[in-house]
Amino acid sequence: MGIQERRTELRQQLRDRILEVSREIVAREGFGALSMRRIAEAISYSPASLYLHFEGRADIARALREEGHTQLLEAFAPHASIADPVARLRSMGRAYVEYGLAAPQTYRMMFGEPMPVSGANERAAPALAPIVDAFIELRAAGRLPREHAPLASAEAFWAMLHGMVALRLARPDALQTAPDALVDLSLHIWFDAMTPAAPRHRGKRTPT
Amino acid sequence: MGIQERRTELRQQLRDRILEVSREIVAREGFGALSMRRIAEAISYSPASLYLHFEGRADIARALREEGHTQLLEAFAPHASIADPVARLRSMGRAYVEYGLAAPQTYRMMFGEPMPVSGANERAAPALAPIVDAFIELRAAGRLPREHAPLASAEAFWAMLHGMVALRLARPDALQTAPDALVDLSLHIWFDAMTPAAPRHRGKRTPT
DNA sequence: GTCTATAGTGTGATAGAC
DNA sequence: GTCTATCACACTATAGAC
Repeated sequence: MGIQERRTELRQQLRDRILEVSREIVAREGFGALSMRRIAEAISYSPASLYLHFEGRADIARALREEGHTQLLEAFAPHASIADPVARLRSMGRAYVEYGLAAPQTYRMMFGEPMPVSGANERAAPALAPIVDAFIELRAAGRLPREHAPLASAEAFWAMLHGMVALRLARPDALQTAPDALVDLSLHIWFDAMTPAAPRHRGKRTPT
Repeated sequence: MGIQERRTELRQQLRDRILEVSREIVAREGFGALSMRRIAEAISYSPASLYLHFEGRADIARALREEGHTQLLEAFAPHASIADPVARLRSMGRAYVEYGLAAPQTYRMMFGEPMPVSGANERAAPALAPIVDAFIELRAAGRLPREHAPLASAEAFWAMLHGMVALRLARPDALQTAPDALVDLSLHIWFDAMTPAAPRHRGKRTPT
C-alpha cells in the first residue's frame, strides 16, 4: 500500500497548500479578497481543481475559521495552569485581545460578519469553555455574587473582550485609548472586587 | 423663483426615495445586497440616474450610516435628563443594546465591517459623547476611581456594549444567555460599586 | 435629467476532453 | 486529477443620444 499512501500524502499536501495561500490572501487583504480564481492562480492550478479538495469557497472559509479557533485556544494554553481563577481570567483576557489584534482578518472570520453557515458541529466559540470553567471555580469558591450564573458571567466577560477587539478592528480611529490601557481598565472593573489578595480599592464617595 | 424651488424640491424627493428603498434593502438583506442596479429597479429609474444624486454606492452607505447615528442619539435622548450619572449610563446602555438589536443591519454598517472611508468629517461615534459626559460627572463627584480617566472609562463602557451587540448579531447561537440578562449582569458589574443609594452588594468571601 | 447601451471586471461553479 | 472552456451571473460606472 505504498502507492496508496503516497497518493493520499500528495493529496494532503495540495490541500495544505491551498489553505496556505488562502491564509496569506486573507491575512493581507481580508476574506472578501479570497476567491477561487485567486487561490488557483497562487498555486498554479486551474480553479476547477480546487473543487476536488474543497466543496467551495465556504468550505475553505470554514477550514480557516477552525485554524483560528485552534490558535486562540493555543494562546490560552500557557495560562490554563494558573491556579487562581481571577488571575487566570486576567491572563486569558489579555491573551484573547492580543490574539484578536494580531490576527485581525482571521478574527473577523471567526466572530465578525456572519459566515455562510457550515455543518452543525462547528462550535461557535471553543475558547469560551475555559472561561466558563474559571467562572465555575470562582462560584464554587464563593467569590462570585450568588445572582451571577457562571455561564452568563463568562458570556458577559467574553462579550467585553470581543467588544474591545471588534471595535478596534472595525473603527481603528474611534478609540483614543491604547488597547492595553483599555484592557487593563476593563479587567480592573471586573475583577478588583474579587481578587483575594488585594480587596477592592474603593472609589471615594460623595459625602452624602 | 417658484420654478427653481419646485425643481430642487423634486430633486430632494428623489434623493429621499433612493435612501428610502436603500434603507429597506439593507434592513431586509444587509448591506451586501445593496447595489445600484437594485436601487434603480426599486425606484423605476435607470442605474445611471442614481449618480446624479449620489457619488456612488459608498456615498449612499455614508448617508445610511449617518441616519443610524442620528437614530442612536435619539434613542439616548429620553435618558439624557436623568440626573444621576450612573442611572443615566445604565439607561443609555440598555438603550444602546436595544437599538443595536433592533436595527442589526444598520448597526453593522455603523460599527461592523470597515466601510469605504468617507470624508474626514464623518465622526466615528457621535453617541460616545454623552457617555463621556456622564463619566466626567462621575469623576467630578469623586465616584470614579482616580486612576480611571473618564474618556478611557467611556470607551471601555462602549466596548462592552458593542461586544454584546456585535456578538449577538454575528453569532446568534453563540450566546445562551438572554440579551437582557447579559446587559443587566454587565451593568451590575460596572456600576453596583458606584450607585450612591444602594452601595455594593458584596459577594461572599472565602473565609481566608 | 433621464435613458440605452456598454465597457470592463469580477464572481462561483461545472461539463467534458485528456 | 487536471485542464480548457464556458455558463450564468453580478457589479460599478460612464458615454452619448434624446
